[in-house]
Amino acid sequence: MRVVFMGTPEFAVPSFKALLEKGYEVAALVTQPDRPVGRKQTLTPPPTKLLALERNVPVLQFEKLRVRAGREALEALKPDLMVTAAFGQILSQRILDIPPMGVVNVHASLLPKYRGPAPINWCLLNGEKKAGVTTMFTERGVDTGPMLLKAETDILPDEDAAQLTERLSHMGAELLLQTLSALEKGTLKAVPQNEEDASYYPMLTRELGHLDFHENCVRLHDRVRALQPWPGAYFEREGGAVKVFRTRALPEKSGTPGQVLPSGPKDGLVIACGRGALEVLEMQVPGGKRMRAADYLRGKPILPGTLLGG
RNA sequence: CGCGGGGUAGAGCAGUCUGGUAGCUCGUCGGGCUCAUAACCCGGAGGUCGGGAGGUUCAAAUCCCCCCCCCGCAA
Repeated sequence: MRVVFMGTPEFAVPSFKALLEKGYEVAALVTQPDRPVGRKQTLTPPPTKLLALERNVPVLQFEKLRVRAGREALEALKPDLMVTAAFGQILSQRILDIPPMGVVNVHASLLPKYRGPAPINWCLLNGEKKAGVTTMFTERGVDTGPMLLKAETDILPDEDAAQLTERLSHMGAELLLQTLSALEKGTLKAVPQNEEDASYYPMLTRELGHLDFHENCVRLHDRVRALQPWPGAYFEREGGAVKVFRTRALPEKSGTPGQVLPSGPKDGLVIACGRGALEVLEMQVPGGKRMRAADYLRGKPILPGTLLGG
């Protein structure tokens, strides 16, 4: 079976690799153009492209695949099937019609919930207990196509989005192989999504990272976990935003929201919340680098009673 | 040339403006106290102050010049 794989970030790599190692004929990788990254604005190829180059898989990069050149390039490959995984572009109907067997997508949520470009983050942000991956046929709407297979997992108590993404990416790869195998045998039937239960969540924005200490400490802990590694959580302090990387919820503590509570020499920065308190374990102040909060406090103590955030 | 912050003991910081050979908290090592301890007391080790056998000076972590590295914002 001749497959074209479309995917961009780290999440797509295990699926891509799985196809290659299972012996599928991968005619090409389609991915986003190299992007300028970081302070130096170095032009950086996406992770899937690196793997493609390593395995001598032809790479196609289009700013907009739907333009004529992109469509014709795809048609020329004559794929039986196309597979997408966090590709980052919406496919037009003309492109969806190219492969006779259709377009299979690997989506990092338990559809029909958490449609959209950042399902894992939103899932954590909402304090869900379970996450998962779903394979489906892609159609015109965003993540609305009929579902094929699903895999579910418990979210670990302190797991952040980066870790969960990594886990789900491997589950996704496994599920993709099962899906393709079942499709080839003809034993799989696509099930339409129930629109009643559907939910859609948009792209992440920087503002989502703002920590409002009037919230419940558990919700704040969820927020910190949900936004790793990007855009990250933060609170305001004179001089700028303090980034927060790792926290612990302390439901038994209490105080005026935003107020710094006394803590031991090995503890992090403990901040009272609307309910409970949040212990910041790893943080980064403007101009500084990421470090354990306890280390930071050793050099620059923040007195109990200080009000943070706002 | 996008804007800005920073590089001082193992860790985190102060000292730089107002030059005079280095300090704080923690850790570490040794000793003491204690039923005990992340507590407390005493003592010790540990730093070419990012680099340039650069400039100024009687004297540079501190002032001037060049380079390297890290970080935040913006993209």
